[in-house]
Amino acid sequence: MTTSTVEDYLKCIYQAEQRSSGLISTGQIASALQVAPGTATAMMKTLADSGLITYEPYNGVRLTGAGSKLAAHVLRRHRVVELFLVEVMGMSWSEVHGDAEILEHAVSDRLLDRMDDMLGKPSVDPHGDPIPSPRGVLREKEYPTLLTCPLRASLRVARVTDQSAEFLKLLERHGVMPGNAIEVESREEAADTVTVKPSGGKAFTLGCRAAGAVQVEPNSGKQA
Amino acid sequence: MTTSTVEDYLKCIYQAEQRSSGLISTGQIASALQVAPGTATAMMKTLADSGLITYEPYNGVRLTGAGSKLAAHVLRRHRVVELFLVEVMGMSWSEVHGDAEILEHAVSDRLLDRMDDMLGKPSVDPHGDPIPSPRGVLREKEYPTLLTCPLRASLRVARVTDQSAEFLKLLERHGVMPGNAIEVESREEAADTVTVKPSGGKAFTLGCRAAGAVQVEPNSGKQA
DNA sequence: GCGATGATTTTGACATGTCAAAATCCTAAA
DNA sequence: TTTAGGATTTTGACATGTCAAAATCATCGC
Repeated sequence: MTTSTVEDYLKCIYQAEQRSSGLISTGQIASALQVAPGTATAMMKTLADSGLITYEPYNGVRLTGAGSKLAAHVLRRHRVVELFLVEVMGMSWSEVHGDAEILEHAVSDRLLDRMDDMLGKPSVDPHGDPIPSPRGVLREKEYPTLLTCPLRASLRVARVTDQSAEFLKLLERHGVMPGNAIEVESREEAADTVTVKPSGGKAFTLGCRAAGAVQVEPNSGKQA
Repeated sequence: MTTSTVEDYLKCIYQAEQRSSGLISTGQIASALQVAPGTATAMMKTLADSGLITYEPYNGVRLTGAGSKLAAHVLRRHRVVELFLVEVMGMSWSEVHGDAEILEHAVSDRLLDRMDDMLGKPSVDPHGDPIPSPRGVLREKEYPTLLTCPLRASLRVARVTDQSAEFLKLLERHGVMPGNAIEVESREEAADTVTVKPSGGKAFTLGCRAAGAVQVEPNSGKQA
């Protein structure tokens, strides 16, 4: 039986593998999950014994096929649930992450299928994060961020890669959400800021760390 | 922190207290939750230490105010979730119990409130079980069952007190669900059976144990 | 009043997941 | 090549929740 703790570790490793290639270190996992280093090491042995990861002591960890599939399913549950909470339950995208973090371990396959149907088999969640397919395949697209995109061009927000409720609320107030049109007015290297103008809204300024969490694509005119 | 195991024990004691008055025995709790007797005893000490029950060794257990309130909240979550799964998610009343058993420990207050609103602050779940109020008050009504109600009278199904999926599916096939009209055609003491005629359906026969799980009220003509 | 019987509690053990701190390993710099 | 420093693993401990089996209790029937 796969416990919800195991699911959390797998999801964490899976997402680390998306970002970087090669082995994932136990220290990385420990700090991501906020547990002591030794705790992560112990769990790596457990996961390796279950055939969910390959573990090279002192080197790091990699998901096996089985582990990867399981992790993708957890991530799928998380993201479908988030979208459900926003679209069907009318919750704000800034407050659904915590709920989804719990529900991703509690939702049955049957229920997940119903949600997926009601949502029309969606491919991205409210933050623009792609939803793994039922078979466990995840297709990540590469987008420029507010730090790397062209200035004064018409853009569409594609994805926001920071789940902090306060940050999301701020973006929401300014209308910076996936699908919406914006443009970057200016970047001030010295001040470490980027100034963004939402279409039909007032320009505002973000620090570079925050700006790096907003991914955009050229506004081709399609999409609402 | 109240774990989901603790919630299960509290809910179990709460429901036992609804049925019988006086102390609830640890043996009763153990068999209801399918754990060894010693396990239940150990948990009773834990609950007593947390001030959720009063525990008289060898005699039994009773919920304190705090315990009762917590248990009512768990039951409320369970029943609101069940209704949500049927009304919003379109699941069958015969298959929601298992999902609700898990989700009752995973749903946040915020999410529960949203469900409650979407459902119009309902007072009973799909099986006719009353839903505790947000403040933790439960109002149980007494109904006759198919074993005790008048013969050949127009009745309305009020409540079904057996969560077995197979049983519920059978009732559903015959249209015996809360709100629907039925009458009892006959009782055969010798054969241990009751024959029921759903309005607009074919008569069928239940054993007395099953019939005792169907509660009815006189059909006053109101309700669909 | 005294057992026998059935329920309850105790005991010792195990599985999971966690931590702090000690021991070990790896690597990069001198 | 050697070693210092940072990361990783090991160790011993704890908290929860569980079981089987032994010990204990309570009460009913004689």
